[in-house]
Amino acid sequence: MKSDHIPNATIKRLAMYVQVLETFKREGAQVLSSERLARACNVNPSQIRKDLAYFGEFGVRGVGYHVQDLITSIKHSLGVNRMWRAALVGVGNLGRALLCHQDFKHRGFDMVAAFDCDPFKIGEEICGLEVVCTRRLKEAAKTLHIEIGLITTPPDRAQRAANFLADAGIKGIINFAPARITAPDDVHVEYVDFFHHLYSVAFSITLDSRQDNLPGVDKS
Amino acid sequence: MKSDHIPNATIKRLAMYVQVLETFKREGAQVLSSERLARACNVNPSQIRKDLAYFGEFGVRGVGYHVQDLITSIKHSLGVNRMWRAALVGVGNLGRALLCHQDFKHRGFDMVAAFDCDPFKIGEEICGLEVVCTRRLKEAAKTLHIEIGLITTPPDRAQRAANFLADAGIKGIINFAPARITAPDDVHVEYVDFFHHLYSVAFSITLDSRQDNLPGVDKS
DNA sequence: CCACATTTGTGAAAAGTTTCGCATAGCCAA
DNA sequence: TTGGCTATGCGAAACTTTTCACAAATGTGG
Repeated sequence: MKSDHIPNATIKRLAMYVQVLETFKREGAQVLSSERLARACNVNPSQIRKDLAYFGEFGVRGVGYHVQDLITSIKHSLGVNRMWRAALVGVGNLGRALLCHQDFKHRGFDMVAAFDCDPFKIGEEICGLEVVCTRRLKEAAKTLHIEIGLITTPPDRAQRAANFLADAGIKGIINFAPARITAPDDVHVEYVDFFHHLYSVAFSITLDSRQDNLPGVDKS
Repeated sequence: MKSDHIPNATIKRLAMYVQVLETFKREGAQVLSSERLARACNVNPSQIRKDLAYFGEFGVRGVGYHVQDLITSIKHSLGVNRMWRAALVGVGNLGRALLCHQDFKHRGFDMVAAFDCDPFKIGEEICGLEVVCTRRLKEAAKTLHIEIGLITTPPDRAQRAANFLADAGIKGIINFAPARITAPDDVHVEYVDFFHHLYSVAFSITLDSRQDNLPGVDKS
């Protein structure tokens, strides 16, 4: 198939497939049908086949998918079959936790710099990384070949951080701050906001309890 | 309108609207059109009006929306116009960072307990909260009225944590561990996984650079 | 008090995504 | 080699979500 436009939802699911496939691999599975993978991911089997079809034909008819090959193929399709060089802006609680998170390296993301403009933090070493003044981001981006920036500043500093990153020519931003940011069109911004998820869960629970109290369907 | 089924995407956007509206409020705005809000959120104005229409009529024709009223209305619709009692399972780097995150309280989520089964961590106090053995989760859930559980364990412990939470009658789970979990149907599970976002960004950048190298549209 | 400018709320159309159904291809055993 | 079984790949149908277009409502200025 190899279509040109790929739904965003497909990308999110492919990331999930990789995660689940790696669990299956750890458990010793060699080959897997779309049906088994679908059950583990809580999606429809055709969904999986369709998602994969955007990138090529990775399965064997009558057999299924070879687990290791499929992981490799998906990672290649997503462009995560190599190390990416990332930097973090905003060394607060969350920033520190992320800098020390060992998983980043294992999952293909090398944290190569940490920026903050607080003079008390500059020079501090966190998990082997020295905190550098944010004003020096642009030069550091060049020498360290930073490709992705993580924003973990307070919300009112997020836009400033984004500006520094965009100005340094960085084309990918993950914003952990609870604030919207704007960036040039060629910069890809993703938002990570737990509160959206907390709101979702709170809403689902609320909805359930509302329905329990009103057995009939209320009209209007 | 007040429909029965509400798209999940709508809920996520409503959470975003609240965030953006609170910024507008801080800047002193009293009244706002769907068009202005839409620009700030990077969505279509009709999208906003449609999203709101699921829950009622909150605007004034020819005028727009009263900022504070709209915040209140959306929060009420989502069920987040009150404090929710949450607990965290897994006191690692991320768990600690979240426990100390002051925003939780401000945004309506009261962190009332922290669980971990590591004997070296039990008894430790983190930001005013004592770490308790996970085995005591069920009793604590009852006495502390825990409504939502946050899982921040290593991936191989996530399912166990989920089981404890579900067994304690908790109906909402936010899973920060990079692992799929299963829970009874009446338990609402949300996944927070930065790597999915990192993958998304890496893919977008990869796609851009692939297209730069192949100026013509490749068929087949 | 009326005409006008404005912006919401909403049915209908368009676009996008998911699911279905089945032809196709690969494996295995006889 | 052939027949049966199985699971993929993919076009078409079903469904969902987004966008459009406009009637209805509101405030304003003359």
